Amino acid sequence: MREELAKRYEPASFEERLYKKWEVEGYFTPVEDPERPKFSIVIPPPNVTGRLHIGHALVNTLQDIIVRWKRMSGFNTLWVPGTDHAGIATQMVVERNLASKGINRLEMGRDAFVEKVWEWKEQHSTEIKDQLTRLGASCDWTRERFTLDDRLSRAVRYVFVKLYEDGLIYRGIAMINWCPQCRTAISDVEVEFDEKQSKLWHIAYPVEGTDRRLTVATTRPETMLGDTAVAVHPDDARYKDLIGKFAILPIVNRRIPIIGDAELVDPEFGTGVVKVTPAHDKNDYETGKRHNLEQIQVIGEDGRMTAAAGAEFETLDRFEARNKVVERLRDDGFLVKIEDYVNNVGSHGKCGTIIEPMVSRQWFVKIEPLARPAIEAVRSGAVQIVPQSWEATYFNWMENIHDWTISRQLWWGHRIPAFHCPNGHTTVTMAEPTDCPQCGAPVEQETDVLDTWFSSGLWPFSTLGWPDETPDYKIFYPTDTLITGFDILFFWVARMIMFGLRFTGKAPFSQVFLNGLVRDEQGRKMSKTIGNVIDPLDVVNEVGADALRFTLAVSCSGRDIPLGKSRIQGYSAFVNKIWNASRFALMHIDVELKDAEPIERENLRTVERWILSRLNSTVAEVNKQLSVFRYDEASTALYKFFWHEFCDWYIEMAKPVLLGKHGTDGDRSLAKRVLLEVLDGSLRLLHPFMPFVTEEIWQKLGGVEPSIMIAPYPISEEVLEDPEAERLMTAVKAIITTVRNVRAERGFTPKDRFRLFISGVDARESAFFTDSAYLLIELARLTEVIVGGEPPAGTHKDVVEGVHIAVEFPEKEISPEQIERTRREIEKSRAELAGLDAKLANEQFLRNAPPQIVAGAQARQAELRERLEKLQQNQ
RNA sequence: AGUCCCCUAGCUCAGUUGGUUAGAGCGCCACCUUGACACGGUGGAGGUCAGCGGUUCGAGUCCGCUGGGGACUACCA
Repeated sequence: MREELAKRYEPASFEERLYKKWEVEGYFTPVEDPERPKFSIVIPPPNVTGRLHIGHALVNTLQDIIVRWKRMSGFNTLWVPGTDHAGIATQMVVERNLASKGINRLEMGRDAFVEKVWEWKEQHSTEIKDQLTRLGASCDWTRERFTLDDRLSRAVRYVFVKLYEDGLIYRGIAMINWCPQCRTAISDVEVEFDEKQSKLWHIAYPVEGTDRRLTVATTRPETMLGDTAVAVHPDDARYKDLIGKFAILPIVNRRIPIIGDAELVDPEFGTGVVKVTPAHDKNDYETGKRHNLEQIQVIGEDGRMTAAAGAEFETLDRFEARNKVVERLRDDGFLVKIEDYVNNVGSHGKCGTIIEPMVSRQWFVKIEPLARPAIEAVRSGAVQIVPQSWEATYFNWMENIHDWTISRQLWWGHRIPAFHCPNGHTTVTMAEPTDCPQCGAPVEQETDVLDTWFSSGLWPFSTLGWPDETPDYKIFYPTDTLITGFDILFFWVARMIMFGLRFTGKAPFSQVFLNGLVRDEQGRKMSKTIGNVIDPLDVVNEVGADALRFTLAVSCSGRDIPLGKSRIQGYSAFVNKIWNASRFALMHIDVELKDAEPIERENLRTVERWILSRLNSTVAEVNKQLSVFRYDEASTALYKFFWHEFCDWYIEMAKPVLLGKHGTDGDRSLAKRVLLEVLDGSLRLLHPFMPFVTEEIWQKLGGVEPSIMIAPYPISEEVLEDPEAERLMTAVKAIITTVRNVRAERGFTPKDRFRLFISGVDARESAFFTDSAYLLIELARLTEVIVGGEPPAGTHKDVVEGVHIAVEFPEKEISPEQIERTRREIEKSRAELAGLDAKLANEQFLRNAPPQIVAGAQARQAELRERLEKLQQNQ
């Protein structure tokens, strides 16, 4: 007897132990074997801001499934882990953390603050590693990276210098999105627009030298303090004559020109008059440039009104100023009316503060020359996006892309490698300059840092050592697959494609799988306020990593993923089932895998050929579905096979032989051999989904390899396909189900046993059913099976999978429900048969439908006729 | 406003080039403590595939329209 499995499945008792062993043995690290094809993938680096949430559990489970599958399939596999410094986000949490201790960042100074952030980073990247470990992620920790590592920072600097030299990075003054809370510029993609219930204030601007007033409508009255023009449409008959005249700005009494501008003004909208604030609105800024208007900045970087707004408003918060301006306008008689209005307000995605459009000097990437090849790469198929529907979104964004604001007024991040001298010269080089090469004056480095996505955009190659031609870079770049959430398609995926093509000449990966958002069972987003957040670690502690992983996989069809406690519970029952079925198998298996003789197929009985054929189909299905990222299909196929074919049928059918109730000793040892074969194959197939439980069980099988994670992944073999066995076993299963069904319907209990008659079979089938009678007797709980001949009168007759059966029930009154059920059954069959008759009478159908469809219909028609006849006899 | 996605059993979802009787999990009902498992077994109830129209011998599947829900992008003062 071999070592048995613990009676109860307790994941906590082995998961951490196994992971440690894998790591110590170096299974996560690629091997040095030039013969093997490589497979490489980089982790979407989690932010070092805090703990991982369920979305991280999903994306890393999906990666690990592919990685383990590829590794077992013979690829030299590398999964690079790491974390992202996440500029704004991390600076924000650390700042908040310090503030709670009464410490202010500005008082600390830049160097001291950055040091604090590094401390935070050390602590959190360790925690993140621990969490990924608990999930079973098989990443190569010897290659762990961080976006602010020296090596990665060198890649960042290299790219910056190169783009600057190529004229694709420039510094300039433009209207950008400003976050008054974080006090930094942010890029377009970082602004989130939300519909907000707002007001439309109508304000009268008197026209100089007349008693006419122009009424403008605005959602932001406070900006009127910075108005430098009023615009109308040049062809608008109502106002045409006023173009060139001046209006008097209420409150401030500034004389501002009335201009005609066809681009800015839609005469149909509102009053057809627009106030122009070039310093605080994107369109007004453009208008200002066209008409050479003054920019008056009335809102400062802190979101408070500047001196230019006037003494009455200076230092007021912009929203307080709004109320006060409206009040003044009302008092002074300029407020015409207030309307309710719904408009989209942009806010900073990270902190939620409403964005202030502001004119500012920043660094930009000229993006169009980078975007063009990136569009082409997806269009040509060099980069394949899965699900494909995201391609449209990608193209739409890339084709309308604006220059990328890359400078951030922060302390945490890659400091921009530009050096300024007092004479206004700027130096950008790889080498660290001390004096200005143009005038010799001492230089100082730019204080701004780069957008976090600038460095994560280099991740697939900077983590492999680029710009150096390192062995890792040469072997593993470009990577194969990228798996990430669709929410960072623009932030990250698009930028990696652009940078990768520009700097390595290759797309950084050939396939992108975009996973959906994890939602709760009702399809709602997980949020702390609703209280439906699931912490992945809680789940792992409760039911084990395998149940969580399998649940995530089986729910992942490419769209959003509904996840709830009951779902997780359902699949943890599956893990438990695997455990128990394996326990049963191990009680009987008496050969070690490494000593097992190859199976001699000619000696196998139909039931064994059947389960091997089913396993083989499952192997084919799982491999096929994984190759197209259908995690749900792959895991469902495994679930159905293991539970509903292997456990429900095969194990039950093997029992009589295994327990010595039927067959010879030879039969028994063959059955044991097949049991071992199917368990081994199932565990290997399941391993990428459930690494821990499969390893724990597999260790008891005595395999050649020291670990299942480096054992070969099953591949389907044509020789194992056995349609004949499948057909016969389908009939056996259907007969058993039918007998169980009528027994229950007739009100008998499972203890009541009957005789079964089988007829309407050919000689081969007759032999098979005679041979397999014990299966029917055991599983359908019969006394005897009589094959051939006519069944006696009074038996319950049916036709199942073409086999005529009759069950001999003792005299018992048939209940009215049973009579009704039979009637409905007959009714259903009649309706179906009528449909088929009509179809087969239709010449068009016979002519146009493929032959196998017609043949199928005819077969079904014949079967239904026979069946109807039998069912009617039962009445 | 534009683009895309979704509407199938009480709930959450599969259903891949149109083709026999539309599936699963959970939930529900009845029975069963059978020597791996009650996180189990057996059986069952439950669907006019959002609606309308079209193409076709044949539509859950393809096309159009309507209704409902969602995502993304852009933005109108």
